[in-house]
Amino acid sequence: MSSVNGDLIRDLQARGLIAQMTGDNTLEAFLNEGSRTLYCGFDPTADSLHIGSLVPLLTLQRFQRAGHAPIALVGGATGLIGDPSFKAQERKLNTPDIVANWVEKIRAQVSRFIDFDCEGNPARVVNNLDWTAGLSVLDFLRDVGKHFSVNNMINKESVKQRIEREGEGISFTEFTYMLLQSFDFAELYQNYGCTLQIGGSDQWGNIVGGVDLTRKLHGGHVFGLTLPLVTKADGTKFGKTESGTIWLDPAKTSPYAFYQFWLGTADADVYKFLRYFTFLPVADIDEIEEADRAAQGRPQAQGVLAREVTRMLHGEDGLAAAERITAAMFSGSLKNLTEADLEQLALDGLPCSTLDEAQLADTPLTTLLTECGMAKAGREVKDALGRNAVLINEVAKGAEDNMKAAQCFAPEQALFGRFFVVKLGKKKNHLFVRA
RNA sequence: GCAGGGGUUCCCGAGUGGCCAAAGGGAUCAGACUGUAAAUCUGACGCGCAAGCUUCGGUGGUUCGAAUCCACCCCCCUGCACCA
Repeated sequence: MSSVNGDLIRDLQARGLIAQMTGDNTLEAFLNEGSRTLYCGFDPTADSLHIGSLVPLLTLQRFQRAGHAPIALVGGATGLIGDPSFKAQERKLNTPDIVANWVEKIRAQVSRFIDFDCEGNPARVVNNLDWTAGLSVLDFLRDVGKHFSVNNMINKESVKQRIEREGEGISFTEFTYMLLQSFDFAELYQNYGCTLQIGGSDQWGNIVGGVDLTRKLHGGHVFGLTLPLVTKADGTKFGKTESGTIWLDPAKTSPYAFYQFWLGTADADVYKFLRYFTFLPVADIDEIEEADRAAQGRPQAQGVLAREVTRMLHGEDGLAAAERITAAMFSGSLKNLTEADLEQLALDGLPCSTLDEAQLADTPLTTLLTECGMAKAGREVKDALGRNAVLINEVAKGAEDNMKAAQCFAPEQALFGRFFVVKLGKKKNHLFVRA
């Protein structure tokens, strides 16, 4: 089994995807010797993963493409405890049935990124609850806990702020998280010959714990590799927008919203993100960057990024839907849309509502546009109205129209007798359909 | 349990009897400029179209008037003690 691609580590390095490695650079040689088994854990802290998990998921895939066998671990056990790493506050515990429900959703999500039928190095999904649920406290304390030094643990950077910071503390429960995760690695080593754990750079402490424990428990020499935390040049948090977190679940973040998120990437970040989030060869990305630099005006990189990532997560159909809406909303005029086009937009994921004509007379636009989710408060709509930033079928509405919803949405103004495309500001679009 | 320090609008953080819907910063929204970018500038930023309504851990009280004073309670943090 030596059909591995020896350029993997170098490619990861070129993409800036390696934050830290254990083993003084012996990992590369270790990987080149043959197909290895590696794992990455995903804790169920919500009913879906978000784009923060995309880098590790894609990295698992990169390893598989290079001939190694990935294991995606879903943290049915660790999710019950809560990882304190670099968290400012203790987390509230979720009930076991909620976590169990999330586990199943996340299991399905991670499964889409790895190939279970891959000849020679098939992927697997495991749940750490399977080997911890039946473990007795005494056994755990004796067999695992004994190998950990509290002196060592409290010096970990990942829990330092919780221990030192005034006004916060850390419970024994969260403090123990590292032992559980370390035990996972030792178990996977024992049962699947897993010799590498990858994770975000915030996982370094936990990963090293697992490397040590595996050696102490089984005498195994295993490795750890961490991926960089995704940051933005302007310092704001990656993965959040006005409407909240960008989820991987299309029911929570539509392919259109997902596509738009990537399209809005700042120039200062976009080439880095191309390296992180796509499988495009680094050389190709460099070419795009050079071409953009040479050209005046709008770069092509954001478009490439949005297409690549959306296609990867939501498939050709999801991408096509996202592009259809984008084309309709951001270029050309609405006049070019056919009735079938408008019907398709709603199916494609353009936010859509039904108009209740009976209530239009005494419903202010502020209420109408807030309730449909375009704005968080009437104030935003009012502000937009005051600046002529609300367009209904391309007609600007002003503050004086606020109480004239019935006129704004008059049947004779509708496209094909029933559609209204409302724009609030430059980027928010919503389709209203007469009942 | 004792002592000390805290709980303010999304976050940080001012405010210690009226001028407070509550400084300042961040985040966020809209406008201008642009490239659905960044930077910059402008406006908004508890809720409400409005009249107005509801906030400063909770409940009562003092007062013409309280985020600010008093009482009790809840929660968090830091020490100490108890359990040994």
